[in-house]
Amino acid sequence: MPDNILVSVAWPYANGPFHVGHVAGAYLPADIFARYQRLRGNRVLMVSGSDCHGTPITLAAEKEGISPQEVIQRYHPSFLKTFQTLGITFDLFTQTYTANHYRVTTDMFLRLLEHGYLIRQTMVGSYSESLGRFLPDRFVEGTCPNCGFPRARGDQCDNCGQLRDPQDLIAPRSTLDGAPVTFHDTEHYFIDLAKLEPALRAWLDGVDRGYWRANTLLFTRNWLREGLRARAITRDLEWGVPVPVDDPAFKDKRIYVWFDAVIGYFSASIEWAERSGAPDAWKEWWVCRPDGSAPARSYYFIGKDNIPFHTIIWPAILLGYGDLALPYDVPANEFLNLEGDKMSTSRNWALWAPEIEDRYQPDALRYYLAANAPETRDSNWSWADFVQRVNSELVATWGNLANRVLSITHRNYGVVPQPGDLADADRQLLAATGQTFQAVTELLDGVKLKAALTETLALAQAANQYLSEQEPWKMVKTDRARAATVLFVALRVVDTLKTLFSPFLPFSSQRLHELLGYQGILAPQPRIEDAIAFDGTPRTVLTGDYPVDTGAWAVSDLPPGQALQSPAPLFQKLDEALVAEELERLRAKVRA
RNA sequence: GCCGGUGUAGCUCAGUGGUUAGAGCGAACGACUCAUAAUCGUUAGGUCACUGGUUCGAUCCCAGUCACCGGCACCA
Repeated sequence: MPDNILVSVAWPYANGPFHVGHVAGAYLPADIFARYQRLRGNRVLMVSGSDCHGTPITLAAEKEGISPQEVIQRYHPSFLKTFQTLGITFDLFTQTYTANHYRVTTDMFLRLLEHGYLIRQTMVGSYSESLGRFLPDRFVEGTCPNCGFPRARGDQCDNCGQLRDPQDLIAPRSTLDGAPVTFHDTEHYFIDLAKLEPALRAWLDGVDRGYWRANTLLFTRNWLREGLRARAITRDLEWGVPVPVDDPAFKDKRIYVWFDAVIGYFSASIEWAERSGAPDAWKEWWVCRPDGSAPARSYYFIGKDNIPFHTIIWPAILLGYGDLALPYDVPANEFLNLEGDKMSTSRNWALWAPEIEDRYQPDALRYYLAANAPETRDSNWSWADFVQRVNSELVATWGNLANRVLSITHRNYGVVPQPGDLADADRQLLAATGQTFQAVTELLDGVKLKAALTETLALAQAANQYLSEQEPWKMVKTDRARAATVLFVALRVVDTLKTLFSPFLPFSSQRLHELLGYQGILAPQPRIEDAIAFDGTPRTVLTGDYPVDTGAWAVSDLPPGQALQSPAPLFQKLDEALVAEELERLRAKVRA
């Protein structure tokens, strides 16, 4: 009986391209997990989309003198390109600027209102006289009343560290244009988190969450320990989902971005179902059974900056709505640094995906990002390390193993050779293969992707060892039957390794699948399709058919006699000179 | 300032209250030559940030110090 698995991935702001940290922290881990689950025969729904609302989008639009829609149209396609190039297999990567999302968000809002979880409160907003609109506190600065620091931010003084409200600042002004800021009362809807807190605690404490990552759990508990307060979910903005109440006071307000963005997981699932011609199919991942149990396990792949939104606020929204499945796991990742320093968009210290995705093999990028993923703590992208690991691990240990075994076998036999009786060494390697397969399966189930990759590579090393000891290239001349047995064993291990590597390295695994004489798809790839945006204009989405082959995740049973294709290397070795070139490229961007 | 995290071999990272703390890469030496000069073996290399405490025993638990990082709620 296959399980239903929901793979939810953080919604990126459509105000700039991806950098490698986004890929390593969310999209690649999610794809590896989704590919593995599909191979196991489970029914996977993997969704995300571009976050089209929020201040960053509005600001980017104003800065360039274009509309928010044009900002989205600039970056959304770049996300799709990156996913297609790197082979990220979304069932649907859509956007929040769609009629469906507006409808679902409206429905969520009204249902929470009806259930009594939304309340109206008046707050003081920072208002820019020059722009004629309200500003987020972080766009307000002024002189600190405590230490006299002239550039204290609205929420905290960077000089003396004191926390405060923007109203306390002397001569408050907008960081956008330096114009004066005044303060006005403004009424908003708040989600009553205090009212939802008991249900939230019951959910969190109801089962042993020991399988959650320690950091996620700790973070969530600390947030909860402080107690929850109502949180505003509307804003004085003109860009976003309208507040669905019949009240002129809310005509110029919108639902705030963090509320509608998390709803995207749900709305995208509904959009996927409609697109695939089975409009109710989303229910199999979302609607709880009559006994209250979840119909699917849902995993949320996000960065650590997003933890409270996925372990507290989104669950609270779901609880307030009722009858929908809460997160099963939130495998949050830490951050990826670049050459030892934190990536920074403003300093242009970042490795942008569009700048490298076409210059390296996708599996080389996937390998390094997976092997070096920030699973338990911040990790680091270094070009020297990238070249070294790709060359020694991916090319030399794994690629060369596959190539050497295929080369000897193809030249001497042409097909998978018929084995004779197995020797101890043969049985030992095959036993180790079974053990590794089991271990990797358990690690992937627990979303321990790095450890799974390490285990897999260790099996490739064991296979290289076996070949060194058995020396089949000598035996083909002296004992052809024994050489056939050794190569048969080696091929089965390579075939198993192909399966174990395929969630991580889909392109080369598919190729190897064919070299080994199989037909069909082991590692499917996504495609781009047309769709319609909220305003009726054309847009694109990423989707795909990822047919489930229930026998695919298994130790090899490669049959003797299967014809092998003429082998060729799977991976390109990298020239060490490119380390200096890439470093120079990075430095040039910072100077510019 | 408050809360929290991290600090382990040259590099990137695992890990544990208990005999000699691990892996990969890098380094040195050797073997092999089927394979993209790839592979295999051997060796070298660490007061597990620092100080103190608990304990028969601490890299691991506790306290403090230093360094770096994150959160602190209209920032997602």
